[in-house]
Amino acid sequence: MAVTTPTSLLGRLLDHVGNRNLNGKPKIIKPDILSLLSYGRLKQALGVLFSINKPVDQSIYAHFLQLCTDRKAINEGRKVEIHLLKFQMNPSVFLLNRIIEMYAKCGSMTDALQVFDRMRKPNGGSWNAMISGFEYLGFHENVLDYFWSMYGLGIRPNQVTFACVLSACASLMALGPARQVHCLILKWGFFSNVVLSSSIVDVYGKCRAIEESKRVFGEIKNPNNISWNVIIKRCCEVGREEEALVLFFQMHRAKAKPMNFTFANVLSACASTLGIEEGCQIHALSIRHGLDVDDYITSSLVDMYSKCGFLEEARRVFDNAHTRNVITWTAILSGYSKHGFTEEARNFFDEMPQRNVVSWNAMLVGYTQLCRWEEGLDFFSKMRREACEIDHVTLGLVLNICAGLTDLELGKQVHAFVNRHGFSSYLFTCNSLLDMYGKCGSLRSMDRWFFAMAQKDIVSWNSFMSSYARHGQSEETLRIFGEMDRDVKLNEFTISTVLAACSNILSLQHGKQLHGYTIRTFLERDIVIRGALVDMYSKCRCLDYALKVFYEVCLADIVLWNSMISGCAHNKRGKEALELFELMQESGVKPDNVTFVGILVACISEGMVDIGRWFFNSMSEKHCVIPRVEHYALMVELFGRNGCMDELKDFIGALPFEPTPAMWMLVSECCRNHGDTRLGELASQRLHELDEIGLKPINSAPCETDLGLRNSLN
DNA sequence: CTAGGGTTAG
Repeated sequence: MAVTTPTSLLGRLLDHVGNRNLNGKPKIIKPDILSLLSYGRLKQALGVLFSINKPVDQSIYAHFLQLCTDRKAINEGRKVEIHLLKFQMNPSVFLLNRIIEMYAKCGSMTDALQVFDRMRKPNGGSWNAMISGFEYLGFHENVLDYFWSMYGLGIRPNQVTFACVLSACASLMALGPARQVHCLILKWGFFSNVVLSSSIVDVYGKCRAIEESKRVFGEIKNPNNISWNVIIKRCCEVGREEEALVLFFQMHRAKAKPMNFTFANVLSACASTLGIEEGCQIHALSIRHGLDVDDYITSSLVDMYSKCGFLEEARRVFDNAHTRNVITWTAILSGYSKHGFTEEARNFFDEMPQRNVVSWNAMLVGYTQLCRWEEGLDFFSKMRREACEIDHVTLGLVLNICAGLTDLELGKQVHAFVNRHGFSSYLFTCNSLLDMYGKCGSLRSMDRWFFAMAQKDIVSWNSFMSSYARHGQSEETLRIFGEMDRDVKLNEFTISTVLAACSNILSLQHGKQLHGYTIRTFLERDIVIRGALVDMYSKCRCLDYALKVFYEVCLADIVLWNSMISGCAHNKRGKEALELFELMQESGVKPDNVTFVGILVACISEGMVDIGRWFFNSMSEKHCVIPRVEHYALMVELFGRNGCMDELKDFIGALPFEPTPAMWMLVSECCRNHGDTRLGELASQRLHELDEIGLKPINSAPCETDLGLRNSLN
């Protein structure tokens, strides 16, 4: 067995030297190799190894393999294997396992497999080496395959095996196998290992089986920090923020030390549930743990205060922060932006030392939320000019702008951009496109796109359906509703849209069924659903039902008050409408222009001319609400229907705009009923004139289609 | 291995 490599020649030389110096005792070489290895001189040690033409001690091979594994030095590892196999017919299973491990960590499961397959008697360690190798390299399916083969052969897994298998189940989100593995862990008494039991909690949580996850967590006798963190994180992930917070405070009472990312998780939970009280407590706790200086916790704190609308607090944390990075900056900017302080947000944006696409998007939200479409578009152009990347969120926001402007052309350009740049794989963006087509009134394009979409979720269906509802196609809305039921899980958006359609076609029967559904599914608490129910019952002439639904609400918002007031008004119960108006003001809700539509309708239905006039005057004088065309039209109706022809004439004469055709029609009708021929003739004359020019009351200004974005979208 | 931006409704 001649050794011919140069390394080996050197080795032989060294061997010779060693022999001569140490009286022919080659074993003495061993400490030399070991010290080379301990200094990490792998190549030199290999040289020495190959100079020895006989097997060396097992521990030397083990050290070699360990170093090769750490260094991911597959070629050197291979040489060690060659040396071992050259001199040993039956290397120990222990060393073969180390070789498998070495190949796996070096990324070659093919080599590992070859070793494994040639082993005569692989033991549990060999299986573990294969399984952990597969898991390390992300071959999760193989982990499960090997695990079940191992199990089939009656080889008992240990905690290492289980740790790998659970990790594989988590990656694959394989709930079934996770349950089986859970059983085996219980059966073989590994559940007391807190690492494994925490992993089980983690796997169930990852598979979104949060109930099972919580149950297993409850079974852990002494949960450690990891266990607590895992369950809290998983609760947050599936939207069980309240439970996450309860667990966090339990954790605190259990004297377990929260880790920094636990704080980050629960602060996010407070942010999304607007739990400012809990947020403050957690802030205090973070200070007590000396963690409030942590970067992640700082930005979570800023975000929590921002989202809850406590902008001064957010600002204080931000100003006192040890380090401010792009994330803290974006968090504070987003707080101002989302709460309508667009100018302040813009100041932050302009001052930021660095910006990324998230910062830009956060700023863009400021414009879209306040329907400042044009400014939003300008900002988007700026974003394109200043070479910032744009992503699927940006495109979603831009599509919102297109919808807000009902600019179909621009929307189509964005669609083309989405296709060209591969954003059509983002469901989020696809949903925004769908909504844009719907809101721009292009139901055919929307239809086509809906059926072309590769995947659809509840938002797609809701958006699709609500566009039909918005265009008065109530039967179609109900048909779609029947169809989506099979595909996705309905939510509050779905029900409120369908209820609105029921109101339109006065389908009390469907409406009542939906009301029952909302009670069974606890959706009844949703304020928009309440509003839809109030509308539905009011329109279906079941005002007492409407009032019942209304009075069960603890805190009505402006829209709900408006619904109820106009519900009363349209059901000839004007006095109750006015009573509600008083209650509304007592509750601190300020009336808006819609409220006064209801109030004036109420006055018309009760024939209360003086009160109506008083309310109309109070709009701008007392409530800072500028009367719109519809309010003037209602005043015309109020005077006209009650035969106040002189007042009507004065009112028409003092209108700040040309009376609309509808107003003239009304005037004409009232004059016939109340015998005012002169005003009636004027009305007829005006109507005649309007008829000649085609009766077009509103001449829409030509739309600016190309807003300079054609180029910026290329 | 944790933090910042978003779609659908009355």
